[in-house]
Amino acid sequence: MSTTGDPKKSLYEQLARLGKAAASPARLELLDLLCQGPRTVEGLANEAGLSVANASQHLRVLHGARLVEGEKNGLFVTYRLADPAVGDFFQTLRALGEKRLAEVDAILREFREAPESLEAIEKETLLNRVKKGEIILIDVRPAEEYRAGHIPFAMSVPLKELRSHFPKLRRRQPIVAYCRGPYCVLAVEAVKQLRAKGFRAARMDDGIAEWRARGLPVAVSEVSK
Amino acid sequence: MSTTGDPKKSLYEQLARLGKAAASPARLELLDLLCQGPRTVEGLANEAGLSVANASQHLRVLHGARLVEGEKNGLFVTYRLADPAVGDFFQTLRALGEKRLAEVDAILREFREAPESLEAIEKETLLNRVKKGEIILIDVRPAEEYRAGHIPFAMSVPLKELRSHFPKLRRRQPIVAYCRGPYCVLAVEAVKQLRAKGFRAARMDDGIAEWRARGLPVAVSEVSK
DNA sequence: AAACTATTCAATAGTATCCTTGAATAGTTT
DNA sequence: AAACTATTCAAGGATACTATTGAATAGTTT
Repeated sequence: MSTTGDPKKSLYEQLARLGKAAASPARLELLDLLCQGPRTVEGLANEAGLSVANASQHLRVLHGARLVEGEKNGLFVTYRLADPAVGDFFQTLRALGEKRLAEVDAILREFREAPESLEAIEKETLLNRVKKGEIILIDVRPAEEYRAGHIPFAMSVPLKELRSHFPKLRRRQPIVAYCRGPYCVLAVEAVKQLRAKGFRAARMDDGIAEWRARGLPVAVSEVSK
Repeated sequence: MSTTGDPKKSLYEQLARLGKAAASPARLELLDLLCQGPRTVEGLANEAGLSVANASQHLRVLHGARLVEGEKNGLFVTYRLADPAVGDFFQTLRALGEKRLAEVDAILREFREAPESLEAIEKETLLNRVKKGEIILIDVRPAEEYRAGHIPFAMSVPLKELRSHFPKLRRRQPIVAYCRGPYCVLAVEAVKQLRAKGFRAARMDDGIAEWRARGLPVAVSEVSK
């Protein structure tokens, strides 16, 4: 048995279980997606570009490391992070990557210096201005993710439905879009489309995970099923 | 080339480099040791119970993930953490393990409920009482680690030299011992020995890394070489 | 320069991980 | 109950990782 050996050794063995869970790009992508909110296996597989069987297998590994939990609802199994601390861990991993791996920095620049140059928004004042109605804050992720958690006062405008909202928007009113976080292209694309139509749009590169990590409030709209 | 592919994919690939580095018990132990301060390859190999070649190989992997850096001084190569953020990452990993893995919790209990039951010391008041001289705070790690960073007002009493300090100590004066952190046995052993001799000894389970993580001051005694 | 030392390199065998494929399970709908 | 669906399980070959061994490198001492 492993617990009968040197306790010090077996401790590192246990911690290595977490490291191993984080040792695969596919699993990290799944974790990132799950940081946005619960999802079914098929949903995760599609978004991460994995076969369903493969995604299921990776999820089982993550479950083995106690990082995610699955709950069977009828025909579907919905996975979610087992603990908010898992999100913190992922954030720390990402922060470390940004700080230490030049490659990550290069990839991020590729994102951020995308087509239109994207202004950074001051998060401190953002929420107040949104409250006052000076700024419209839109959440361009799929509605499902919006429901699982979003920034207060943000309205849900999934990227796919963005065009249908154009008539409602005033051209002079500043719009700020956000999505899953710094690596997500949804808000980049939304800003591009809005600007193309003459709107004053900017992107906030933080997602829900970053927002929560700052200790800022997160709203949830639970729908009775 | 990996950078020519989907940037999103390659991002997770890069982050997985960090996960892979943390996927081996041996490397985690090396990281833990390096959180205490710089060390040579041989020193690390001895303390972790690895062959020198094996330790060197693992260090090369850690270096490949930009987590540690080595500097050649004459015949020796001294490794250190590449960035304090690496320490944060390790702390987060450990915290996650404590929170999510029942096995880690069990191992920790095995440590803490060791021979003598060890009182928890209130860290808030500890430093003040040490300043006033009410408590003697001893650092029972090797002198080398003490020099690399220690709690202010602590005196260096490596476990091996503990016996030689007995005559200097008063039997009534409370002694608090600390070492590398919650998983390290040095302070446990020190307290055992002190109590066996009739001293009033307790263990603080925080080490330098935890201390620093709380934002508390750390002293360094740099010796000209 | 020769002997010695700390570290790294290179090759190897054993083991674990990864993704794919096809079948099995559990639950739903018809 | 039969057909269907989402998920998991099981087996396989390809690949990667780990620890060991012995040799090579770089620097020191004699």
